Amino acid sequence: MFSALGDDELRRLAEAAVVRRVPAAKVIFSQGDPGATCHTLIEGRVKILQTNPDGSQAVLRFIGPGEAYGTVAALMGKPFPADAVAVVDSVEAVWPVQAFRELIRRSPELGLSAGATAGSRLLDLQQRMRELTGERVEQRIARALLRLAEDGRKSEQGVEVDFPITRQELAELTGTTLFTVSRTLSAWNEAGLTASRRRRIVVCDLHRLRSIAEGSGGD
Amino acid sequence: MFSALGDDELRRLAEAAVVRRVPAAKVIFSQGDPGATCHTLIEGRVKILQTNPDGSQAVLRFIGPGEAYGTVAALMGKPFPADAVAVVDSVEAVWPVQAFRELIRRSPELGLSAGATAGSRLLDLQQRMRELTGERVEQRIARALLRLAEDGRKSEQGVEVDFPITRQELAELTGTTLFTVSRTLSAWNEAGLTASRRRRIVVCDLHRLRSIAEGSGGD
DNA sequence: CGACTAATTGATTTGCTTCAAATATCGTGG
DNA sequence: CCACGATATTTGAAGCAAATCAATTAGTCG
Repeated sequence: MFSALGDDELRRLAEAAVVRRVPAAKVIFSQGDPGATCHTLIEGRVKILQTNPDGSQAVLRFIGPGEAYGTVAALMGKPFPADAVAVVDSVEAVWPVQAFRELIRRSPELGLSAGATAGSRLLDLQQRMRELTGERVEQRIARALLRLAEDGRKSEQGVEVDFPITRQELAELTGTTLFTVSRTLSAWNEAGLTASRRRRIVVCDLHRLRSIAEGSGGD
Repeated sequence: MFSALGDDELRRLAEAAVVRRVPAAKVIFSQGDPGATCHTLIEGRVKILQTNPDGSQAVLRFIGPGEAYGTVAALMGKPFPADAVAVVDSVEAVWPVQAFRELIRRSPELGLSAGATAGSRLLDLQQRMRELTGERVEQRIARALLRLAEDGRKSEQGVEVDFPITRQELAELTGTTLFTVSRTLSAWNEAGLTASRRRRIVVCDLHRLRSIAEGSGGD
């Protein structure tokens, strides 16, 4: 998001930021809070989730280093539409909205790139939307895993999701239940597609997983 | 989206636009087309839909007069992520992306408000996303109807969705099947909640429909 | 009036959730 | 270092909401 900026702007950005450590499981902001801050993750992992009236939760996305969050709501003067929770010990940069607005006023570049990230997230969400409604649970889990594996770390067995994630979270991400995810992963482990242990998932056969994500994995 | 602009900018916008009539069922742009144009609906109704690999379709949203579409993808230089199809005979304004970009360069206001609409659509989508995963089909249909009724037209019996919509389309909008929608509407007609005939839906009891949308309609 | 598109309604199946209960893994303090 | 509580995961069985399949009825339009 900041890649289009010049040295000068970057310096100003850095000066206005507050960097702080966030321990695992710490709530960074909550659904309904006034969106008064813009955040960018420096290190670790953060999950963005919504809580339904009935108490069930939906994970919207996981944030990795370099990604911004809370920015759209803040800039629009709206309350945060979701919770942000640190998954592991993390480090983030925080700006008060006013400071961020000020920076945008001085260098419209930043405003454009903020708009651009919002745009690409929008396209992304539309994509996932279609997946959620149209596809079978197994496909959705496969897709989610593939997406998570994208910025995972390679190991001998395959690509490992590089932060701890529970079946529960994977379920909330794909709109299903803990049980179904567990069953599915068990089956995939059996078939050598994945190797998952407690809070850890390794994708061993990207190719076959992809074919499950696309259509039926039967062929 | 254009409300923040001055007279001068509006004139320039108007000059750069091409206005054209679009007959019902006409495809305005298709999924995968290079996003070379920005569109705003002047009159009528347009639906935005995605087609799955397996051929099934998902309606993302309906566009009413005054709303822009195709703009995000176009500005970002990406291919259109969805089809746009006229539901009824319509009139739209079209700009080549370059013209639109040019206009933005001259008056950053436009860029900001484009960003803002993208932002609010993003927040909106997140909302719908949660609904789609967490809620029962009946609730989703209720919500969809309420949203459609929002810019509907009042009749003696209640609020009528002011464009023809099929059970099939409603199903594609809510991620369910034609059959389930038909059954649900039949039940609601029976109960006096709605009055629907072929391609026409009147919401008679907004209040009760809302209570179905929220939680169980049983209380 | 046909021909076509839309909508209804019933019967059946199934993928997924729900509920229940056992087992595994981790951290922690005695 | 081991035992214990807390957290995660697995697995089974039963139930159900919604999809699927099949066949009929109702509107619309040329």
